[in-house]
Amino acid sequence: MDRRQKKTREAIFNAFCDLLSKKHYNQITVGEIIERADVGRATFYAHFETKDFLLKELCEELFCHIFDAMEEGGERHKHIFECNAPSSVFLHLLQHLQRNDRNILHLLICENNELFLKYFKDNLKLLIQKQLPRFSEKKPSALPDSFWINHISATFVESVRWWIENGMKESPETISEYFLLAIISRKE
Amino acid sequence: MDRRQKKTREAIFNAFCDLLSKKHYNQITVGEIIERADVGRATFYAHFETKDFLLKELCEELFCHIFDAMEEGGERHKHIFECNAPSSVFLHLLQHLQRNDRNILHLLICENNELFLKYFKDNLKLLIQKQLPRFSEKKPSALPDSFWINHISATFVESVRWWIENGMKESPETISEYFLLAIISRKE
DNA sequence: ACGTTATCGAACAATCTGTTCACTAAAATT
DNA sequence: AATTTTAGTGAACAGATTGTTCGATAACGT
Repeated sequence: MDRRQKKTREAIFNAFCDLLSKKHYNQITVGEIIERADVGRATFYAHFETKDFLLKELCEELFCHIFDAMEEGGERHKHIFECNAPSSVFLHLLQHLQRNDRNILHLLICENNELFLKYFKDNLKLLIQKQLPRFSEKKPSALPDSFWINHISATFVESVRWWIENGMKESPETISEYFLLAIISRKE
Repeated sequence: MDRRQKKTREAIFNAFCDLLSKKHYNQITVGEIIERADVGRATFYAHFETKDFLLKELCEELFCHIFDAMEEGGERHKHIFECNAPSSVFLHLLQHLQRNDRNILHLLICENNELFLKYFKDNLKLLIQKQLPRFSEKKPSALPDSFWINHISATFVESVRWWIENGMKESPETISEYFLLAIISRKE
């Protein structure tokens, strides 16, 4: 890819992220983005059909990056439901988030986190689906697969949302434990 | 409230709902709303500061209506975790939804259901918080209260979302059972 | 050095927003 | 029934936003 393209694409992404951390998506204009990115109007539209597409591509870059890195690691990860395994997939994800690659935290902490958490959840569902057998063991038999998958990924995303909204004071290990407790273990 | 005010307010809500069932919130203009509601431009802005406020007030009307009706019934409802009780609060909620008061299903089925489910979840959290002692019994002791409340309400909303997205073929009783299975019981 | 390609910048029509105002119709008050 | 108060109308308005166009310029890859 042309070096210029990469640069403007980055500039636009950065400007967009900055703005997203300050105001709501609906209130951000293309004019603001290009001004902050210091990029011509025509250039913006040469890269992104609309603001919605910009958001979509940003999310794809953010999450595909994490999830791809995850799959490379692939079978190195211990079984997801071995709660004491220090490197389950979910813990790994939480560590990724905390490490704050690409300033992803700005986006997860700001008012607009719903948008990102939605993309997050969708990617997570794909990941879980690929490893379905691993997850089926603990599934109450009356539940349909798709319900169970949705439940697991939604619970994880909600754990992350809770973590963020409470200031991310807990360690990834703690959140991972909370998540597993919510999904699996239960008082009698 | 003035009869005229009520009428235009209704007309605007109805027009807005119609549009929401057809196109995404972001793509709906005030012009379209007032045309369909057959209401003057100035009138719209006399009622709602912006389109965002219109959405907010619509959601409040929809969910406050359901949840208020719920609280009147109050102590008639059996304990939430008596899975076999035919009229737990959650089952009651599901029945409300299926009954389709005010055409709420249009809004829950369409592309924009995230918006409504968000309001739904927020109201649900308030409801659960009020009855916190009931819910604490089954909570794994390591989990913070706020995490547990968030988990329960999010799981319920996700159950509803799953129900809707799969065509609402199941009965409210079945969904209620799925929800309780996800929250409580577990294979060993 | 070459042809190709991205960006610029300015201008553009089209649309949308939110406000204003003088006028009319409906409600409430007396 | 007459009067005052309130809500709605319709049109017009400035200002902002969108998405497109085009010739000129500079950077790119080879």
